[in-house]
Amino acid sequence: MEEEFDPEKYDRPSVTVDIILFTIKNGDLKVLLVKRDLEPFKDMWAIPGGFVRMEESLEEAAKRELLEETNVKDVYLEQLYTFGNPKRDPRTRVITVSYFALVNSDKFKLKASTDVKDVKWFSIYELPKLAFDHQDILEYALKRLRWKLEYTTVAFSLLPERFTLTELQTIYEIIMHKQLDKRNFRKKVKALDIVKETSEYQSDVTHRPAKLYKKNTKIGEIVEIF
Amino acid sequence: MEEEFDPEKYDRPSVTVDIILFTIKNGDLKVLLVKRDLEPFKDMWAIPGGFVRMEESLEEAAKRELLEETNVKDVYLEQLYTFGNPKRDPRTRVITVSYFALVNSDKFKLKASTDVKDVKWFSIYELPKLAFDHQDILEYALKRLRWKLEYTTVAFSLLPERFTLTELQTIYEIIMHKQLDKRNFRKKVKALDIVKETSEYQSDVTHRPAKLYKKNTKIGEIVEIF
DNA sequence: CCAAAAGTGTTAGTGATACACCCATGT
DNA sequence: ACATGGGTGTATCACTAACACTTTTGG
Repeated sequence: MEEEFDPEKYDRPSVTVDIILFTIKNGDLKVLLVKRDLEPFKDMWAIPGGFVRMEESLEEAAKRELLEETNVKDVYLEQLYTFGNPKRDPRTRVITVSYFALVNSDKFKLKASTDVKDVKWFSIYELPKLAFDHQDILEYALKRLRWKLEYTTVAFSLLPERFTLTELQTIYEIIMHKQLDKRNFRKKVKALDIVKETSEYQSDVTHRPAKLYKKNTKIGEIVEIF
Repeated sequence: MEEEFDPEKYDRPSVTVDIILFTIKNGDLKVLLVKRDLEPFKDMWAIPGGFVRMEESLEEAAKRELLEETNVKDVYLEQLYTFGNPKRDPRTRVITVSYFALVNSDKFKLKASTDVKDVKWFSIYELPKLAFDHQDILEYALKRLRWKLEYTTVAFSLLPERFTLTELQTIYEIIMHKQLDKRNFRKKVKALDIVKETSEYQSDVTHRPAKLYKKNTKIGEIVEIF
């Protein structure tokens, strides 16, 4: 049930969306952070996000904020969790709906907006101290990312359209933070039928060029592997 | 990042919590619904819930509403999803954080509060038309319930402290909506070491009494089985 | 002794893991 | 010819699925 009385007569919390955006860059798992230009936590690094407007859905708000603050668009986006501890923002009650997103970082150029001083990719192993409860939110997002990688095909969102099987395997190794066996990895990828080979090969490499693959489009956008 | 400006200067949506409470009763999977006593959707059945107060966390709000509206407490509770389509409530913008809960229905007596006309368990196969987007929320909850059952030990929340292995298996069969093999089920339960046998037996049965088991407390509250 | 549910093992198939060598290309 | 990563198969083990009869109790 929605409620018992007229919604107008209650105090209302503020609602924000936060977006934890991951990418793979320089052989490392990175998360996008912005440097706050306003109080509270001015000059600290934080997860990008902002207020939900009255006329937009939560997902629209997440996409808009990401574009405004960081110039990033066309990402894989999914809702993560809603954090609503009354004390999480020192000023007033703020409930934040967090989203988790993945991009291939080659596809765009970062750009700080007027609201933030700076935008930067941080290795998840070298994070600065974060504003609000953003440390918790990030840890939660990382768990979800690892889970998703194992049981769905989200990994493709981190790669260009055509990729080698070694590139795909490297994504898994970086995120899972462990080595995988090449033969077993390929066997599984083929058994699941999630990639299709193309007739093209890698170029500009100083060794035997690898065959390029693309995502098998017969399986929908994001397939639950199990 | 939380935001760029003073939160006070934005219009704020209302925030509610909704609780989808499942139980097993008469060999069927049931969900708790309340009959609305107020507009909008007066006299329709809906998922119990209500406004989040400024000083309480989301989870506290969920527990409070459940107790107030239905007299139910001590449930397994977990956050499900946040629904925020701008049009989901015809009056004003309402964002709802949904929770998913499980109880053993023998443990309490239902009681309608002043805000609702009636409270009732409905079989998930015989649902009335629901208020708002509550049909969608319920479908989502059901998916999550099935998933949780397969990969965690939430099923114990639906049983009394001591139970037979057949009772446990029946929970799985009702929720998964398929028959399971008795020998394989028992083999798996034992291999996972999630139950401990007691020295007691069923009584008041007209056939060979089954041994009673209890949850193995060495595993924490809710264990991820995989 | 009959009805009802409890309890118990084996086999076959499927998927996961461990492991090492030859191949194609550029320099 | 050498260095670099690309590409491939087999054996073992663990887990899943299919399947039927005997036991214990109350009536």
